[in-house]
Amino acid sequence: MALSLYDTLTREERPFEPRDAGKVAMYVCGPTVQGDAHIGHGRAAVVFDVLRRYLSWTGYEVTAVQNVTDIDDKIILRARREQRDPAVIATRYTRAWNRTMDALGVLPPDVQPLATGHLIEMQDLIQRLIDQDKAYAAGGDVFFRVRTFEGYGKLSRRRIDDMQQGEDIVDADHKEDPLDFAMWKSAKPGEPAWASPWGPGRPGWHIECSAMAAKHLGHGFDIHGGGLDLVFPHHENEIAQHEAAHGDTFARFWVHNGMVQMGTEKMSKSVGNVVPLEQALADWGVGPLRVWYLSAQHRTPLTFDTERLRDATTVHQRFTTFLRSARRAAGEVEPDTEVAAPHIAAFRAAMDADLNAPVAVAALHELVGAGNELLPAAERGEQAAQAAVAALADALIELGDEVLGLHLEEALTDAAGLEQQLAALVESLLEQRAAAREAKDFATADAIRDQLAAAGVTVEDRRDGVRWYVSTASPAGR
RNA sequence: GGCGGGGUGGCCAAGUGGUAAGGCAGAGGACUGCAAAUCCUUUAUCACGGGUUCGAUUCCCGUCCCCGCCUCCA
Repeated sequence: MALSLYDTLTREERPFEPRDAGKVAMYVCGPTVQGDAHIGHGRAAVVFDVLRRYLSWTGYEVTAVQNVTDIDDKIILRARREQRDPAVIATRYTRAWNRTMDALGVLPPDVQPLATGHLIEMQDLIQRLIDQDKAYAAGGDVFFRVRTFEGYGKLSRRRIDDMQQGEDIVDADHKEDPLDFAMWKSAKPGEPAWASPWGPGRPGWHIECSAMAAKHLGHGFDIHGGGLDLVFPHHENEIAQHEAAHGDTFARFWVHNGMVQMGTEKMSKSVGNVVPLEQALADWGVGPLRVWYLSAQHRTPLTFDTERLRDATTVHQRFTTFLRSARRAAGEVEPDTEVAAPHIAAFRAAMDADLNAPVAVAALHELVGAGNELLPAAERGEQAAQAAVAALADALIELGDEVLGLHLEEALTDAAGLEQQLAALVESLLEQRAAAREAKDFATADAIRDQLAAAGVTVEDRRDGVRWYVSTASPAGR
């Protein structure tokens, strides 16, 4: 069994084979650093993080590159509004992005190239296209001559003649053809500018990815990722620039994630329904949030709403609850890895099928269900059950945390930290409760339990005594 | 208008030419003083109409509806 991926370019799923045996080179379009990340960015980040983690887990050596667009019209606009230098804006939001991605549990890219750090590479690429008459300088701008690239439209499946609708193109003054797009933009007074053979200016958006991906990953790298909304024109233009200039394949697989929706609407600034990623992380916690992100296959739309995040929280808790119980019951017994093997196989089969995360999570549910069944026997000290439960818990951590990044271990560690801090207080309350129960004063006993529950402390009365723990769910998720 | 995705049980969501995973919620049961956690049981003619086929939810055609992209966007 091996991974198959749906490739937007060919519109089909096919076995993934890397350019270089054992290695995967992947490039994912990063942010334009002009504002805070929102939950849509988070979905793309998690989708490609999981792809990357899965590739690593199955044995590939992955090189992940994600660019930062640190010069662009919107950055300039924002800088002007704030009366700061664009570089200040770009640096601020680059740091914020990295911090948020870290909080989301996204592995940092191996290379995080900045557009402003690759002016030479971009200019070389532009010059190459000019030399071949596939681009032209006009009025200090440089445009790509779209009609010279016969493959134009192959990614988005658009016929070039259907595109002529869009007449409302802003700086079309110097264009030969309205479809042509800018690779270099001449600087207006007061704008940041870099020297170039065509006059001072700054790079267009698409050119950076063509130049930086090729520089850091080489030609014909394995996977290019990004949101479905980038297919046209961004990715289409990236392909055109590279392939027209070099005559070879730019990227081998194009993977795109679907959009996050709010209800039936797209999340967008104009509608005013953008949820900042930091907010979602604060409300729900990274684990439940990632469970939600993985609740739909990566190419389909995903709706953000309270009910679904609650569901995701419940799922996350089911996993952490099992882990907590399993470890307690298993003790130090050596895990029986054979018991976990079929669940791991099911998980792999799901992931191999174009990263079918919902089915992979279903495999985790099956694993947990099997484990829960064995729990009573394990708690009785039956060795076989203990060994099985131990193996299932290990597998859940390996698949859930290492591959899906669900932060199960971290959630338990965080809870354990709180448990330690609260222990004296909780124990004292539980003594009072025990006394009340002894006296059949259940009203008092239940009131204490309710108070603890309100503080996130769950109390369970077991045959072998009272057990308590701090919930791994956020207040919003309870 | 062009391109693309989708309509599966109360909700979410997989999937297959031979009558449909998993989760959430609900109901019932076991356990409990009551709970919690867990386990067991339980809920679907897969948008509609044709066609192909021994047989279609799955393939083809048409219809209706929803969504995205076509301008910056993960």
